[in-house]
Amino acid sequence: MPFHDDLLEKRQQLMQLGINPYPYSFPISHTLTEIREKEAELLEKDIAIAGRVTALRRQGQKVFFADVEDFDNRMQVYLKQQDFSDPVWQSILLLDIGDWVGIKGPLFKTKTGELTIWTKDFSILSKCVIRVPISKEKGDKKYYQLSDAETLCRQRYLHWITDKKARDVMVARAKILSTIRRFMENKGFLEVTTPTLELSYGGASARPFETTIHALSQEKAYMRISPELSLKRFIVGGFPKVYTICQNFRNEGIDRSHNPEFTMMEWYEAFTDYNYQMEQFEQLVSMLAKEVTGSYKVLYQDIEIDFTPPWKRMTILDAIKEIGKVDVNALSDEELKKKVHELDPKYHIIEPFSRGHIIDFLFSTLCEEHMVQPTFIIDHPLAISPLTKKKRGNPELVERFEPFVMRMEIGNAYSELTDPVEQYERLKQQREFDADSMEKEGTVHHPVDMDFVKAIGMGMPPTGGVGLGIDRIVMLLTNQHSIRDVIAFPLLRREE
RNA sequence: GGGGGCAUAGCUCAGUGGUAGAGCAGCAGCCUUUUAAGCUGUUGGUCGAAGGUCCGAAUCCUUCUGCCCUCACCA
Repeated sequence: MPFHDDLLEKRQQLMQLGINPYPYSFPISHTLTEIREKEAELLEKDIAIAGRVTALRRQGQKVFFADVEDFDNRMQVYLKQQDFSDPVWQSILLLDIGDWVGIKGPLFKTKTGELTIWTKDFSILSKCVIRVPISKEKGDKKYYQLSDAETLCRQRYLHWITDKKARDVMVARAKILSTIRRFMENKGFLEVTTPTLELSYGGASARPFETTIHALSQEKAYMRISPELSLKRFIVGGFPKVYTICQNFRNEGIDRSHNPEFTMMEWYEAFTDYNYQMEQFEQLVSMLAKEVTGSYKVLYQDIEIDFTPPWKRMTILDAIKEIGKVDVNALSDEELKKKVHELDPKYHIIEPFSRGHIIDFLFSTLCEEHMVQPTFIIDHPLAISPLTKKKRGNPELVERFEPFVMRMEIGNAYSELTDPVEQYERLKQQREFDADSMEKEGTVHHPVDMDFVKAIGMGMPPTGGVGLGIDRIVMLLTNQHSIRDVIAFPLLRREE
C-alpha cells in the first residue's frame, strides 16, 4: 500500500473517537474569496467554510491556528480547546497538513489584523493517508515547493494541490473553450459530434492509432486523426455552419508542442472562402487573448505577442524569398535539388520530383523559426494540400492558410475542394505518392475514403474550413512552455 | 533514433574515492493571537536499478529505466 503508517494510525484513532473521517456532506455558506470580498459585512457573523489544511501553527496543546485553502483563496482559522468537547478536540489534535476540513464560526480579526475564522464547530471532511507536500510561503516567496517536473506531470492532482498557478492554467483553458463556444453560437454555428473511432482515417497526414473491433469480427479500426471528413459530410447534408471541439490522435513524436492526443477545434462555413475565414480566425483568436489575458498584447516567455487584427499575411513563396532568400520560381528543378542538398544533405528527395514538397521543406527549414508574431502563411503548393481548392489564377497553388505564432503552427484552413471528380483524383494521387515513399520509415499509406468521395459527389457547396489547435492557444495565452503543461494528463512512459 | 543533462529522506537540496547530511514535514515535549511561528529533543535513506574498477564507491566505468533540454522524424 502507498499509505503512510502514521496517517493510517490517525485515521483509526478518529474512527475510535466515533468520528467518520470521510463524511457525506458539509454545507458551506461562502467560498473564501466571497468572505474576503464581503469582509466588512461578515465580520462577527457565523460562516461555514471548507478547504484543505495547508499550514498548522500550534500554541501548546490548548490553542492553534491553521491555514485552510479552497479553490482560489486561503483563510486562517483559530481553534481553542475550551470551544470543543473532548473527543472533537482530540480529533483536532490529529489534524495534518493535507486534510480537508469544514469550519463553522464567527469571522474576526486577530490582534495582528489578519482575517480569521474562530472555529466553534469543527468537522474533518477527509483524512489524507498519504502525506501531501504543501509548500510554505511568505508573501510571494514559496519554500520547499514541489518542483520535480516528472511528479508534476504524473501526479497532476499533486501539481494542482501545491500550485495555484497550475490550477489557473486549467481555468484559462476552460475559459478559452467557453469563449469559443459563445463566439460560434453568436455566429449561428451548430456544435456537432464526430466519431473518435473510425474504420477509415483521413483529413490530415499522420500515422493513426490502430485497434480492432470485437463486435465487427475483429475489424481493423482507427482513432480519428482529424474530424475534417466527418464535418464535410455535415455540410453536404445541409448544415451550413458546423463546428466541433474534439480530441485528435496521431501516433507520432512527442515534444514540447506535440502530444499524441490533442484538442482541436474545426469549423466549416458554407458559401465562404479562405479570405473570409482568415478574418474570422484573427477575430476569434484575438478575442480569446483579450478574454483570457485582458489585452491583445500577450507576454509569452519574455516576448510580447500582438494579436491585434489584422495579422500579417505572406504567401509561402514570398516567405521563402524574403526570409529564406530563395526565389523558388527563379530556380529550375535541378537548381532546387542542389539547394535542398546544401541545406540538408540527408533530405530524401522523393520521385517523381515534387516542387510542392520542396517548397514545404524550404519553408519549415528557412522560415518557421522566424514566425514569431501572428502571421498567416498562405497559398501553399497543390501537392501537399489534397483537400483544397486550386488558387484562383494559379493552378499550382491552393487557397490555404496556416497561422503561425511563436514558431508554432496554430491552425490550418482552406477554401475546401468541392469538385468530387477532382477530389477523387487528388486523393488517389496522394495514395500513390504515399506508396512511392513507403520505403521511408514512418510514412503512412492514406486510404481513399470512398464514402467521403460519394458524399462530395452529391454536391458540397463552396465552403471555408478552419482548424485551430486548442492546446497551443492555451500555451500562448497562459505563458506555458510545454504542451504538457496545458494538458491535464499528458502521456508519459509507463513508470516501473 | 542521435547528442547533452538530471535521478540522494515525504518535500527542497548539500555531499567529487574514506563512518550518508541540513532545513521543512513527522514524532515527543515547552509555549492560550500565531502566520515560512519559535524553542528543546528525536525517528526516518538498498544514494533510480544491475554489473564492474578499487583495500574502500552516492562519488569513477559499463549497461538499463525514467524525466528534462536539443537535433532528427512528424507534408
